[in-house]
Amino acid sequence: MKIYNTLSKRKEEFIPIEEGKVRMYVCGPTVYNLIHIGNARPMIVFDTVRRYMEYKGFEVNYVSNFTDVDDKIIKQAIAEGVDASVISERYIAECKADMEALNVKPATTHPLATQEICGMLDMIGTLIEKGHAYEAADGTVYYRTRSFQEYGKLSHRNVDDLQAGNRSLLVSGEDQKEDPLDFVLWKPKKDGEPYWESPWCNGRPGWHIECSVMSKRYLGDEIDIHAGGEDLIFPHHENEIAQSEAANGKQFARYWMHNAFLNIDNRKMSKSLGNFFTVRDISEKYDLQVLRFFMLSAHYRSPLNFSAELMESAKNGRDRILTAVQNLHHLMENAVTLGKIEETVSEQELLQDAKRFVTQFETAMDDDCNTADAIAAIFDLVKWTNTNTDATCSQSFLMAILQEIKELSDICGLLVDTAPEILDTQIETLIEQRQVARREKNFARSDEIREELLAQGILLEDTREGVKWKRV
RNA sequence: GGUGCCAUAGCCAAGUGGUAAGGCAAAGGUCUGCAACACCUCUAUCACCAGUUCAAAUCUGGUUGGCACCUCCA
Repeated sequence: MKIYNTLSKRKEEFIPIEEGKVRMYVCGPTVYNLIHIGNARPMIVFDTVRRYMEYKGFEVNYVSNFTDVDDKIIKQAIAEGVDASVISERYIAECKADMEALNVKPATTHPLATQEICGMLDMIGTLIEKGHAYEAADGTVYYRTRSFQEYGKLSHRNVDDLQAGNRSLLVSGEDQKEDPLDFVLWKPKKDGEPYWESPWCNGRPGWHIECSVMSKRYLGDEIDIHAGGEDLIFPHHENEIAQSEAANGKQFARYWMHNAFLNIDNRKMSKSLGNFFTVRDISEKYDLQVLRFFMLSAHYRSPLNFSAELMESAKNGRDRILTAVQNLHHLMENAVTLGKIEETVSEQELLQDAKRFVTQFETAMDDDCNTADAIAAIFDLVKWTNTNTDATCSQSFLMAILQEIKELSDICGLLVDTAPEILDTQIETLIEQRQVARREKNFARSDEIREELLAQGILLEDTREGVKWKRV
């Protein structure tokens, strides 16, 4: 499997530190509001990376944090007149609900920044001891950026360029810093803010130190994959590297994966433009599986545009897979009725042929998780299925195909075999009545019933194998 | 100002040296009482210019047009 590594700017063969195991850390959201669809992109794509690795037989230790202490959380808490923890706990719960609806697997561990303060104090202490950090007069602790020789290796910048482009910082009044590039590890509390005691001052951690510490605690000094949105490359991930490698004396992460941004109507999502959507907003109109399908229809490193039109397109595309799966179920029931259970020799040959879609899928995923191509493989399989199955097929054959579609979809976290709903008897009766009307060629009555059911959200389809229905 | 990315059919989107996957939409057809589903058919020489090569969407240089980061925004 090849992975594009931001560190080397090229695709590299993935070789885990420990054979058969993957240590993966994905930067999670700051929980001050409902997550937006931009937050959902890394969750979905890296969950898919994880699922594929598990499919390949790796044991994945997947860690994704919640940043539950932050200026924005405090601001929200003050606005509502509640404790910061009330805000963070509320939105962690909401975020988990959204993740579940997106079929994002819970991480092996979801650490909270506020539960890891001890580790942060330890690491900051180590950095000071080693001369990589210093305490200012008011108790703020800064990282001495220029003390880390390789600073800039992830974002491919050199410190002098950074300084040239950062003139504004020089005049921003942070005159406690030895150097404008230095960043905060620990800062003093302000009135009304949550704080922890430390050797330097009562205060709270800077953002970057959290991830270094949580990664170290749950995955160790060296990890395989560190992932997040591309905006985190600089400064967040650059700073994590500086902290972790200076403190631990080892390479921090071997592979750095970054997803591109999600735009809305070709513009960056922002509240001021009024094009800001939460995952919850989308869930009111669509099954969030549609959002997941949509996100995976492009490569994770390409910017992806979001619009109502594209969601409709995604919905229709996904429905094509669902329809094929439903057809298989119908055909299987049919096969059982007819007593066609065991597959025939020619069916075995067909199944052999269908294996190529698995290969096609894996080839795509092996190439830096190319989900767009992988989904194309699923569509090819769907088309093959629609062409090669009919009422004469055996149950065993149909079942094997169904399993293949389900397995590939499941790697993408796409649920295509939703449990059949039980219709209430009243609706079933109407369907029966319509069939009677049709046999009597009373099409007026038959269409009337169909309209009536459609009004209730039940769409009928008359197929060769009988009447099918689905919710719209 | 610094750094980097992108430009493929109506829309979305793979492909990164050997003569353009897939999906949505549209059109025609088969099936069907009709509709829907499904199937068949049909749709691009890859922003522009120049160059390298037997061969380029794919490499090099340039032009134009988008975008991102450099401000604790995924």
